Amino acid sequence: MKRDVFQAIADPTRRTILALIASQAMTPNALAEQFGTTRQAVSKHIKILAECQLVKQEKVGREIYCHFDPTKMVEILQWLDQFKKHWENRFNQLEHVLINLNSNEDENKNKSFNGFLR
Amino acid sequence: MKRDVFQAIADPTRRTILALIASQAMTPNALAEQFGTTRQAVSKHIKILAECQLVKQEKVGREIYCHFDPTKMVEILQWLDQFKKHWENRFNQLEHVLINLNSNEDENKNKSFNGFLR
DNA sequence: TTTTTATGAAACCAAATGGTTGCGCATACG
DNA sequence: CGTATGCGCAACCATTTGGTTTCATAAAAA
Repeated sequence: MKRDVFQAIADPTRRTILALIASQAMTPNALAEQFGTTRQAVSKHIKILAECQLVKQEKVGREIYCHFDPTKMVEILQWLDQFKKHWENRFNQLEHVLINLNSNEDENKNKSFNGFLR
Repeated sequence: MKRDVFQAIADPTRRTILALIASQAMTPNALAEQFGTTRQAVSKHIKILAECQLVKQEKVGREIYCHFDPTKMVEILQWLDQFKKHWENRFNQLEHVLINLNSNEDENKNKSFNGFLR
C-alpha cells in the first residue's frame, strides 16, 4: 500500500489526469468523461494521486474538485538532479535533442529547459 | 510488454541500479551483491532498463558492463516542464517567506534552490 | 580439455495492479 | 417529502509484476 510519487506517475492515465487538473481543477465525473472508462476507475487513480499528495480534493456541495499539488513533484526533480553531470558531460550531444524538443515551442519554455539542465 | 521510462523508474530497485551505474558502470553480479536479492532478479530489472534505453550493455569478455544512458531521462524533464508554472507560482510564495524569515542565513543554499526551480 | 564463472532465457508463483459491479451516503432538485 | 446526482468504498476478476528456480551458453581458468 506504500506508494511513492514515482509509482503514481507510472500510469499513463494518472499522468493525463495530472496534466488536465494542472491547467484546471476538475471533478472525478468530468475527468471520467475525458477517458473511455468509468468514474470508479478514475476515482481509484485519484485516490492514489491523493495518497501521494499530488492531488488536493476540495469539496463544493456534492462535487469534489481535484486540484494539482506541485509539492511532491519536486522529489522527482531532486532525484533527477543526481544525473545532471551526465547531461553536462554530454550536453553538446544532447543539445540537438533539446532543440528538437523545443523547436515548436515558445522561447520562455526553451529558456527554462536550458535552466533545468545546467 | 510496452514499457516506458516512467514505468522503468517506478521500481525502487531500478532507481537504485540507475544511481549506482550513473557513478560507475557495473556488471549484473556486482549489482546483485548490492541488494538482498538474486542475480536473476537484477537481470530482469536490467532487461527492463535496457528496453527503455536507460542502460547500455557493453560486453567485455564474459562480463557485461551496464552503463547509464541519460538520453531517455530527458523525456521525464520534458513531461515535468508542463508543471513549471506551478513551481514558479509556489516559488514566488516560498521566496517571499525566505526573504522575510531567512534573510540572514546561508546564501548558497538559497542559491542552489533557485537554480533548481528556475 | 575439463571445470569454473558470468550471464540470459524460460517456466512458474505469489502479490500487486487496473478495471468493473454493486452498494451506501450525502447533497441538490422536484 | 421523494427522486436524481455525485461520490467513495468494498468485493471481485483478469492481467501484470517482481521474484525464484532451472537450464543453456559463452568465456576464462585449471
